Amino acid sequence: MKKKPDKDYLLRKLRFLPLPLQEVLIHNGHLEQFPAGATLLREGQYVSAIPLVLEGRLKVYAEVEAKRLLLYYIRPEESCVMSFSAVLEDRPSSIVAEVEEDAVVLLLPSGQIHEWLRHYPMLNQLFFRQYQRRYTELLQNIEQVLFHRLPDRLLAYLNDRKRLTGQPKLNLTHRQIAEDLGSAREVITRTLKKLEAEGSVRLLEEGIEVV
Amino acid sequence: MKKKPDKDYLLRKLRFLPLPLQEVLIHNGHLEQFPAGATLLREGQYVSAIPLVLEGRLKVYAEVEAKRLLLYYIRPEESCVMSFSAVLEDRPSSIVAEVEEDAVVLLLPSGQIHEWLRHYPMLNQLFFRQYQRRYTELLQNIEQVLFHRLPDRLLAYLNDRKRLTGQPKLNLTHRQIAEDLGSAREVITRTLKKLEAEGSVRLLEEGIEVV
DNA sequence: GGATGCAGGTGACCGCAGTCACCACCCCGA
DNA sequence: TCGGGGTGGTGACTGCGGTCACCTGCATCC
Repeated sequence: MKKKPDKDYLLRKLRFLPLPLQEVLIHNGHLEQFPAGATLLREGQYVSAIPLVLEGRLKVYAEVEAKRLLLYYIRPEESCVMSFSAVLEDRPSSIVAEVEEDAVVLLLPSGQIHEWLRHYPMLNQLFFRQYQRRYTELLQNIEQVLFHRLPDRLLAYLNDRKRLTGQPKLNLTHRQIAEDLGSAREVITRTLKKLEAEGSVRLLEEGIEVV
Repeated sequence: MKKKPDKDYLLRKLRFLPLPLQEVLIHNGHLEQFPAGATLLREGQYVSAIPLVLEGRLKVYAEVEAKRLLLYYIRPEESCVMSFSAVLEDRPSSIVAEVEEDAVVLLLPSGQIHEWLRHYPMLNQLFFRQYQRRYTELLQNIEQVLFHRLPDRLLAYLNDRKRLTGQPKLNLTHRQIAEDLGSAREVITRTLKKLEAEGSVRLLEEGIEVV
């Protein structure tokens, strides 16, 4: 991970966009790095720039009365629809965005977004796609919460993590899992044990393994 | 409500859009009426046209294993983002759209949408706004489900209905409410009684009154 | 008339999961 | 070396709400 906002680097990372749009974003965007654990956006904050993730991974939460619920992850070539809509509607953010894996982010100044949207259909498409994806993710989430019991939800979550990190053994504390699922630590411990007894997971010292 | 696709009628109803876009939509759209109770879109169905509601009200559900959850309402000048994304992604619908109040709908053929999106920024904005609204609605919904007890959710639902219909006395069966909230009829009966005892609602013969 | 169906109403039961209290363990720093 | 912080683990309790069974009342239709 290089520090300098190298143009070649940016061109490489933005390959998925048409050339003229690449140029505009590189010219006007602001490249920044964030270490794991950093908070990009807090609840109630006004959004001055829309993040486009180039490397690493962000985690987006809804926060209600000190309780959290994991909404989605932002991976490279993706952006944050909540920031986007906060800009379009000129309203403060209602969510929290945290860095989960050291991230390189291109910050797009919110003032110019409207103009770009008019000129570059691809940018429209990008955000439509993002919205669509987030919406269906959220939908699946709510279906899980409403119609499925915790063991199912937990298993689905673990499978997601496995896909996301690419590692078979998940290094997560029970507390972390509980926070992501909006549950409690003891409950996760108990449910994990139950899943292990059923043979769906293995609880090793190196981490949790989904069978 | 007139039957003929009268151009004056359409122009009046589409006033909220810029003139050239109005013309295009009127030329290519297909005006249709649906009676209350009709189903516009079923789960798993492919979407051939995106509905733009001119009158009445649609109700959109997610359906999972015979259980339902109310997602949102579509009112005049609004559209259905789930149809929209089904078109963009060329995937079948995962939701159900029903007519709740006799509706007049302008059906926009999905094939031409892409082209229109390129030419009319206003159409982009329309759908972005829709996405944004639906997303935050869904978010509030999931927060309700996760972090609030049924009495709160029920009360929020009743207040929504009151705002939506404009009538102080709600004509809903307990079964309907239960379906919308993904709960059971007896539970709704019980909870309504509880709310009445607390003085938050009044259960009259003419309907439910939120205090 | 009886049959059927839908509305609301109610008591009993019970399972899931959230909460509390309290373990033991381990690592680290003072 | 002793504490303090973080882990995971467990038993007991509790309440919410989903389910079942069964009731009444009312409208409709043979």
